[in-house]
Amino acid sequence: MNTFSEENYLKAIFRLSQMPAVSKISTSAIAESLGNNPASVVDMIRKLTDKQLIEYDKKKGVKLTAQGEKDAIQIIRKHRLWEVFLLEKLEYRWDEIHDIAEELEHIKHTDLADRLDKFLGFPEYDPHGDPIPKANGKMAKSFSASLADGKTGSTYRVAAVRDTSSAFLQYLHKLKISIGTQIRLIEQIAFDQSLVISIDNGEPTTVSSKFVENILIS
Amino acid sequence: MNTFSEENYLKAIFRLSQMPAVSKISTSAIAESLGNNPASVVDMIRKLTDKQLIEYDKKKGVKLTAQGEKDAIQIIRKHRLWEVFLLEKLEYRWDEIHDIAEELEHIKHTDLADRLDKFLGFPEYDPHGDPIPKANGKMAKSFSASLADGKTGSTYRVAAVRDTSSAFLQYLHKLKISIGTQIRLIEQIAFDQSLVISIDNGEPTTVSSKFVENILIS
DNA sequence: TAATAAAATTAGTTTTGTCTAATTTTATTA
DNA sequence: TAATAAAATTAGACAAAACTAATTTTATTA
Ligand SMILES: [Mn+2]
Ligand SMILES: [Mn+2]
Ligand SMILES: [Mn+2]
Ligand SMILES: [Mn+2]
Repeated sequence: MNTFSEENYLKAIFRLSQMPAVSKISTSAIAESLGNNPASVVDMIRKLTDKQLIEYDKKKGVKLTAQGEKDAIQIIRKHRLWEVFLLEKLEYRWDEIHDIAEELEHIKHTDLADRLDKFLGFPEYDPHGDPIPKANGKMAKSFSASLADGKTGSTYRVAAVRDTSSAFLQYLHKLKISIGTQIRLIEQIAFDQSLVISIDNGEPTTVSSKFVENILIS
Repeated sequence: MNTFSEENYLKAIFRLSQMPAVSKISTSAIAESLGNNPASVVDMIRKLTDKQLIEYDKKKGVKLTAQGEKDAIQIIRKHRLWEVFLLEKLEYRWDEIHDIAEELEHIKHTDLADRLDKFLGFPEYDPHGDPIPKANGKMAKSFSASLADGKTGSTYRVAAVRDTSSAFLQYLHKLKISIGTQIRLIEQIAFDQSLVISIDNGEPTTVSSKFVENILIS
């Protein structure tokens, strides 16, 4: 059985392994991802290597073993299922659920994920648009196309969000954007790449390029 | 904010303070209750005293402060609400829920208990018959009359269980006894105080005195 | 290539919560 | 009361997970 901390490292490593831009999972990348000191990461790399959950090669960086990936996916499964529970059953807001799920994901008991899954009606996606791994570890591909790469004049459907910080989610809430919202790209401002968009055919609104980068479309 | 460990100590101390047989909450009583070494308890007594959650007097033993009791009750509230959730919503068995709730009770977030309470329809008692504290900390009195003190020939309603171990609960399950079951005391065997009982007017069954001591009646 | 910068690692420290073994204090009993 | 037993405490150790500061290794760039 893995500790909370080991689980958080596995999850962070898995997340990095899913990012196409990251070719090598380095000590410093893990440290940054978790907000920890690189020296602490070195210790944990040793520990997880001993437990055969990762492999570490100075050249190639960190890689999850089959077992490590399996463990990571089960934590992600629980995280996303709990998020659905918190939003749909306990009526928490979009921007509140992630942090609570961060704690709930570590609760260990045979069947817990499966029972929760059944209770929630086997949801496919979590409230941020991320796919929920199935009991067997199979997981649909995450949405990766960003609204930032959309064409001016076209309309897109919000499928997921890249950033799950409450600052971003609260901003989305304020703009009345959620999963399923239609966004039309009206114009890009040459000066700073900010964009004029229309939300569900509403009045034009200007948002930053950083903002649209964090919106994923289907 | 208190750590998991501090919370478990507060809960143990609260539980001891509710036991009429316990006149003084001693280091060793806490140690036994938690399965820890007395030396560890001494350390934690110091820590909780510094945090003003308990008061310790060599003569009178340990006492929760107002704040300590408040904190303890909130953990018990969460524990019992989660137990209801696990049984009613996730369909866990009676004997499985306690251990999972032991972990869930430590999840901290404003509102979590209140939202769960609302979602569950404001239950009064947990699946073991223990009263669930209200948001304001008010709590109905626990059932304390034991079936062991019943009169031969009389019939009693099972209101709660004193022991919540899975061994005991599985045995109850096997005997088809749960909260609300009617039990008639037929005869006490002089030799070893074992009792012949009838469960919901069924065939006579013999159980030990230890067994009936752990059944609470209303 | 040599100088510099960045990344990784080592060494040592801290906090939390536990332990064992030894000792001291308190209570019980002959 | 004196001897003994039980309870509480102290002292010191350990594991987990983090840290800082110093050093070494690797990569980049003049
Ligand atoms: Mn999340
Ligand atoms: Mn987490
Ligand atoms: Mn319980
Ligand atoms: Mn607990």
